[in-house]
Amino acid sequence: MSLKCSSLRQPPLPIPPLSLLADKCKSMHQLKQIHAQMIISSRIQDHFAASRLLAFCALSSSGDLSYATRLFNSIQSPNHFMWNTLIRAQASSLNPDKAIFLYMNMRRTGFAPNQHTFTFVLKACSNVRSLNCCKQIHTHVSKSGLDLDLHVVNCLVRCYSVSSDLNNARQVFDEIRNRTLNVWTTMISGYAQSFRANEALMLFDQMLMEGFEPNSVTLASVLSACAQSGCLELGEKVHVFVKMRGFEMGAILGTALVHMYTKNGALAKAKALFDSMPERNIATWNAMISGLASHGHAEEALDLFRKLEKEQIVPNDITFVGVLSACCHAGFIDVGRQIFGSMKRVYGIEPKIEHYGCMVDLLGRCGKVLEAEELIKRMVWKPDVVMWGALLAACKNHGNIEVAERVVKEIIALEPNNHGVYVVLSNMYAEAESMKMQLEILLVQVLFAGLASAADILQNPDFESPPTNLTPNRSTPFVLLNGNNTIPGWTFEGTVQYVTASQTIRLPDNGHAIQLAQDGRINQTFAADGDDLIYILTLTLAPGGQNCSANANLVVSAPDSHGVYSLKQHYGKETWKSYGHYLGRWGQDEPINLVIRSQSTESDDNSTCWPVIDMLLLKTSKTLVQGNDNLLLNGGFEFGPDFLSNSTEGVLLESAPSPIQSALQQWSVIGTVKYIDSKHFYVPKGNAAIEIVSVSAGIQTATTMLTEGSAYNLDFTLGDAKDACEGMFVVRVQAGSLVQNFTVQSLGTGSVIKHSVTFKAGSGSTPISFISYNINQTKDGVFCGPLIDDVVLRASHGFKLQLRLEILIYALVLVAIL
DNA sequence: GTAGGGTTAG
Repeated sequence: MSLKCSSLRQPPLPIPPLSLLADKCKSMHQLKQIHAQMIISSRIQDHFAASRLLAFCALSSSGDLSYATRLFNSIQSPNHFMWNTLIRAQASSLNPDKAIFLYMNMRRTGFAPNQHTFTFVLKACSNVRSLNCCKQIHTHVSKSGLDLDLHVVNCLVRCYSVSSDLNNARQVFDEIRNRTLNVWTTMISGYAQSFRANEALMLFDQMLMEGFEPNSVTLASVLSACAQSGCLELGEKVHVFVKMRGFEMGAILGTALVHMYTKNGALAKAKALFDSMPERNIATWNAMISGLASHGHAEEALDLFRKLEKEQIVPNDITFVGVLSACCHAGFIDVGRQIFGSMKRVYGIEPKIEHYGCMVDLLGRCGKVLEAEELIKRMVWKPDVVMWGALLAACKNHGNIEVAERVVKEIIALEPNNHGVYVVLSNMYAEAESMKMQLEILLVQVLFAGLASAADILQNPDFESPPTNLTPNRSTPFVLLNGNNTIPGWTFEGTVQYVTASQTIRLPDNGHAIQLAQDGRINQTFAADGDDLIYILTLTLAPGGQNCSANANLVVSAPDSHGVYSLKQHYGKETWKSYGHYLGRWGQDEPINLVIRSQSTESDDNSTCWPVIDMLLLKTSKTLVQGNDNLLLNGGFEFGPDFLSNSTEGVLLESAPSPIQSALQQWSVIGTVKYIDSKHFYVPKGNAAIEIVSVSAGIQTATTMLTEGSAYNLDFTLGDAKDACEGMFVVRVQAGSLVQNFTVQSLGTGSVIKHSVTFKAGSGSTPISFISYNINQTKDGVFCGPLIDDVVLRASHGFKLQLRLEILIYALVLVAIL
């Protein structure tokens, strides 16, 4: 082996500067020879020389930390520099906690930590994400009087941020008098990494206002915040600034830009940038692959993954989350199985719970319910509710009750108060026409297990369990009930008939129903179950005959609500309709009496079409709380009445003056709108959306959360629900004092456009509304209109921030011209 | 003689 430190071979010529040779060494082999010479020549006693040795072993990429530790231990009284070097090295090692022990040893030995010690030990605290450690070191810093050192306080801000204590981080940051760009960057990235994009961008705005110019490190975090909060325009301005300033498009900055573009749906721009980047790392590939996958471009995502394999770039676990979710979106079951299998075998990556989650979802969607269940059982991790939920949804869609029962037990074991799963299961039983018996079995099992009871679910909600002492007969669709009959689950009064679907009486699922004629009334009492839940009812109305001139009303009442419904025609293809009704909000065990009765609107009862009622669904929801990403509650319309599982009709929502007592939680309803599900309509986001189906109708909400004078963005999606609705619609959007009309060109094929308006909040409450002024009819004569979904309200960082960046860009242009 | 800030998924 060649030895560059060849002068070692010529002792005892004048002793060369061994300490300098240590700095020039390339390997541990060379270093050990110098170490030996130092011992022989007693130079090891020289602290400076020993420090150089230590620095190489501890910090060099070709060093050896355990050798460094042994070397350190052999030194009789190490100085500050030596302690710091070893703490620094351990802080960035795989065991950063060792740095903290060293720091404690150092103090015990009587050494007062200096400013360097604090930066290194705080780095260790950051790497172990220990808030406790951070707080303790903070007190040491304060006592030592080093709390004015910018490096030290920067480390403190970073340490608090990564330990999820943004309040303390901000407090330390606020107390810094002469902030540097690095400190600003630390705080901005702290917010961005904690998914607090709004605060990150507000701070960035303040930074620009105070005259700091960002560098590429700052901008990487700003772009991350732009990606999270949908600020495409601001992100684009950052890109222009990066180009103007001539910042190098390194892997990190480039990845942040690619991610910002994909998150905002600008896939073409993301791909163009990705292709032009001189330098990429695995994160860049991940951002592009996941971006394509999440926007439904599964083929392109997989193509890119194959390109990555071809270029022999090593994927990581995040890459596989993206690739498997692409397979999941597109239903590529074989490719998914093959890639999942290759993770361990080819790349040595142990699949994590996220990867199993993708696979369970993929298998479930493709109907491989048993295989999905097997996969969950094979996992070393404890499956979470989300994963079981995905499997339950698959069971529901593919009608596998056997697996569904096992899944429900698992979910209830994890979340004893999760009642939604019983609803899913009972609906499945109903579909399998074996509900009563199975439900009894389930109830017994649940009671046996001492778990929550399923009593809050309505009994016999679709009247498929026939009244006692009565045999339904299709040739006699109406049978008058008398004192000898009881309807399972219900009590009745007045003129009530049991109805069987026939050629003249159409009913959901072609089953049975109840007609409430003169003074007819049914009621059922159930016990509210769960702490403070909101109850929303879906009820189905059918016409009571063909030869009648006047419709009667149906009155629904519960302790907190009262609603009057009459059958509306031309709002769907079927003669029967489902309506959403807000029932109330109750605490645990409250007895709720649900009463449904008929109400004549005409004096001539003989010509009245008494309403027929069928299929009642009860949905519960917790009180909505505001998330980080939307100042509006229920902006995605996910909290509304339940849908009939086989119905292509949607659920009609009638005027609801109060956003609280509304079946569409948090939204007042004006006129008639249709609540539509993703199973039967095109829904751009989530499982539900709104279609406005009457004239001058729509939805309205209001928020008191806004700061007067501040700018806000309202993003929303308008389009058509793929229900053969053709025409041009005008939707008037109001946000505070801003009113703007949007034209929706509908081909009825499921196309939508995302829109965004910016407005300044006034004092008091800010109204937000969507009103359609015209509707149309499909070829089948069904009223139809524009679709609305995904309404998001956020603080706007567009205006001021973009302006400030623009000023910086103009300044650069000027400098270039001059 | 020693130091600080960054990107990707969920």
